[in-house]
Amino acid sequence: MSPSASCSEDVDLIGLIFEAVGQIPEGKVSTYGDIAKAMGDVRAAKAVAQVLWDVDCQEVPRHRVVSADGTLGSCVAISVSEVTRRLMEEGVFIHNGRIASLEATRFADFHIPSVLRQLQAEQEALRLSVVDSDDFPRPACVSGLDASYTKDWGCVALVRMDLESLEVVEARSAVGRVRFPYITGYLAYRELPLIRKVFSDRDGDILLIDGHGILHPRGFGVASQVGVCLDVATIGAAKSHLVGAIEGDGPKAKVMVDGELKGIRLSPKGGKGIFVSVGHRISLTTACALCERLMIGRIPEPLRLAHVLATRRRKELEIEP
DNA sequence: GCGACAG
DNA sequence: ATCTTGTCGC
Repeated sequence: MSPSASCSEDVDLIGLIFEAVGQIPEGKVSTYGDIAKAMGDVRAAKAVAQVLWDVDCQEVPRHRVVSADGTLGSCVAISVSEVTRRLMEEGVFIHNGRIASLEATRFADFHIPSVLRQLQAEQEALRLSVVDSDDFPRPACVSGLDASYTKDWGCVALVRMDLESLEVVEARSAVGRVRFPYITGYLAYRELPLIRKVFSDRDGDILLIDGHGILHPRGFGVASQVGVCLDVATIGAAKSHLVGAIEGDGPKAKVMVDGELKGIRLSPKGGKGIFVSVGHRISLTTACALCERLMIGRIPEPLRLAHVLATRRRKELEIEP
């Protein structure tokens, strides 16, 4: 039995984004990328924009954040004309819906922690704990996990299926606020809090995760992070390609990273297939065998059912929050 | 035109 | 992931 490691599970990136926006002085503007860089990864720029304009927020001057080409943002709560009016009022000039001279009015001296850089380092360290060999008694059940979201709310569903009969033996879900937006490479920090809420420890259980395992830029995708942090066997099963070179186009194409086999693209009936990789405490061979056994359609059945359940529960919640 | 690309 | 109608195909 491997010891369970701990990782940062309650990072409030949404709060940090609002905190950064609050630091932009009147008469100045910043770009989504400026805030993303201050948080430690410019690749979070799109997430910054999404949070600012999609999440109901407090009294932050979000009209002072624009895209890299000077284009203004807006949402149902604040129209483009209202954003324009506020900026003009603060002495920022707008021409044709853009900031007239972005460089002259730009602010980027944020004083916030470089959280994403820290999380990257955490992933690099935790990846060393991944066990890529079978480490469980003969599995009886596999539980599929999937999430569904609206704004800063989410629902994660778990569907447990008997490997022998392929019957659903359990289905649960958990809902809650989500304070970490979707950013490629950091999916676990978004999903882990709700996954922990829905998960219950059971012997012989294997978790099937909707996302990559070690087939990830830092070798530590959501499936591996869930496995290491909950100390449970996990399989990564992603619907699309993230990293690695796909060799050939057969039903079991190898996916190589730095000349090493890190995943398999499983496509029994052709098509896009799914990308299977080791999450934790399992071998790639066993992970593939289990996925093949559970694939009725393109998506392994526990994952498909978890997706249906999570979406249904989330929509119920939307009507009555 | 070039880079990025999980959910 | 989510927003969404009808439509093409097995």
